[in-house]
Amino acid sequence: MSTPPRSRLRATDAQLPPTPAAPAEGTRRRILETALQLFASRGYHDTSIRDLATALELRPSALYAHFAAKDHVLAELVRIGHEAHFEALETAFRDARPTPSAQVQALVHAHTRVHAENPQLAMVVNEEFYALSEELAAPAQVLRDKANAMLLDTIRRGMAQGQFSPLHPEITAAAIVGMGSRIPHWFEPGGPIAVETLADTHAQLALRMLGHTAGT
Amino acid sequence: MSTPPRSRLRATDAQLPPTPAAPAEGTRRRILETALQLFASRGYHDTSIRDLATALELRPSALYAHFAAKDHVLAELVRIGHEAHFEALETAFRDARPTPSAQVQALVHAHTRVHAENPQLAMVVNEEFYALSEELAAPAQVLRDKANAMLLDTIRRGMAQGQFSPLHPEITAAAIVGMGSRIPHWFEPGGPIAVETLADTHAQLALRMLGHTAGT
DNA sequence: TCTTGATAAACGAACGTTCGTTCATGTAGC
DNA sequence: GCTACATGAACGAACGTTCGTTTATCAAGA
Repeated sequence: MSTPPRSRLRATDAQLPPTPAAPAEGTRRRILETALQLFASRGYHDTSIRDLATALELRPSALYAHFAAKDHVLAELVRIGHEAHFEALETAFRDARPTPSAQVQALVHAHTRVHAENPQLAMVVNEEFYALSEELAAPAQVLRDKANAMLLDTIRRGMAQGQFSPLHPEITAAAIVGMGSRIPHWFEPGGPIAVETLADTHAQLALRMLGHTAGT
Repeated sequence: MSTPPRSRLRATDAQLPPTPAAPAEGTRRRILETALQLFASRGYHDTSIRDLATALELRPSALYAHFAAKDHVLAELVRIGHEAHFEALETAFRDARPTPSAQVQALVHAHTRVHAENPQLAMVVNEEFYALSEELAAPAQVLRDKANAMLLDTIRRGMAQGQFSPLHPEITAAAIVGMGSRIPHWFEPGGPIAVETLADTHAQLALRMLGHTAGT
């Protein structure tokens, strides 16, 4: 930390989706929430164990009763973030009408919503993922690959059925993912744009990018 | 550095556009190029002065004959990156036919090309910008704001002329910028997709997102 | 009711290492 | 002999982590 630089993300109350591995109460949960806030605003490598302990009003040593090492805290946040993201995509996909355009719309809507509702977690997951060892990153990498495949498969299906005419499926898929990933860098929940507006707009933008024509 | 984690970006030869402040030869230039490579792959905060010196086959103290402090190296890279980016946008805009759609196409093409041709610099500029103090970041921030304004103004002009029907100008502008910013995370120059293909595709995608209809 | 023992959590101090940076000194080329 | 650059040694501070001890909580036995 040293001379505190600018913050990457406005420090609102850190939101962490509930998860079996991190019960809604208790010190472990508090550590994760506070770490999320610090990692999102200053970055993982610029946040020390002492910074984290100070924010928690604990001594550094106390943290080691709950996590084996600093990178395990990050790994847990990254894991939680990927699971919440993947589950949201899966649910949206399952509940959508079984047409490629409805499915793409549902996927992009969910992808956008997750990023807009949990900007801190999205920031940490996207920007600090690389800081984990291959071993600690593995569970998240699996979900990442499956999510990308879900979108690309749906696009390919839409092409086969003549509903989509993308200029280039892979580039378009990357562009769609990219516009979502950037949300935490500019969007503020509670600001002038509603989350629902953003999600709807992104879903429509995705269809436009895919050259979706007529019908459902 | 300690236990080296995974790399954020494949370590190709770091490309740095030539610039008045950093002549094509000399130790200062070598420092910037090597720092660019390390910052892009491991991140600024996880790269130590000793890492940088080792890669340069110099002693840490030697660096201080060329830069006042570690963050000045980053600031210089960020400055160079923003100037190259802004100059590319300005040139593209100036040379485009004076219609909003041609101008948006030119802006997005240039934006994409800069990110695809210099992925390391784009990565550092986008991901480590926040690590700079407000003072050191200021020159870059000015260019950042001007570039965003250039795109949004053009979009608004296109709307006024009835050429664009975006769902939401600000969201669409952010989405267009976002798909460019994410390029260094997945695109590999020299890979299966040519830079020119990517730039053309992104330019067309932007027009689709804006609901561009007919004509030029 | 009082005592006891077990358990979990936090503390306080210290560890060895690495951090960014300084500075007196050396050296090569003009 | 001046300038530009590199060196080696050292600085205090901060780093992640360990460990022995203390404190808080609570159930079981007398």
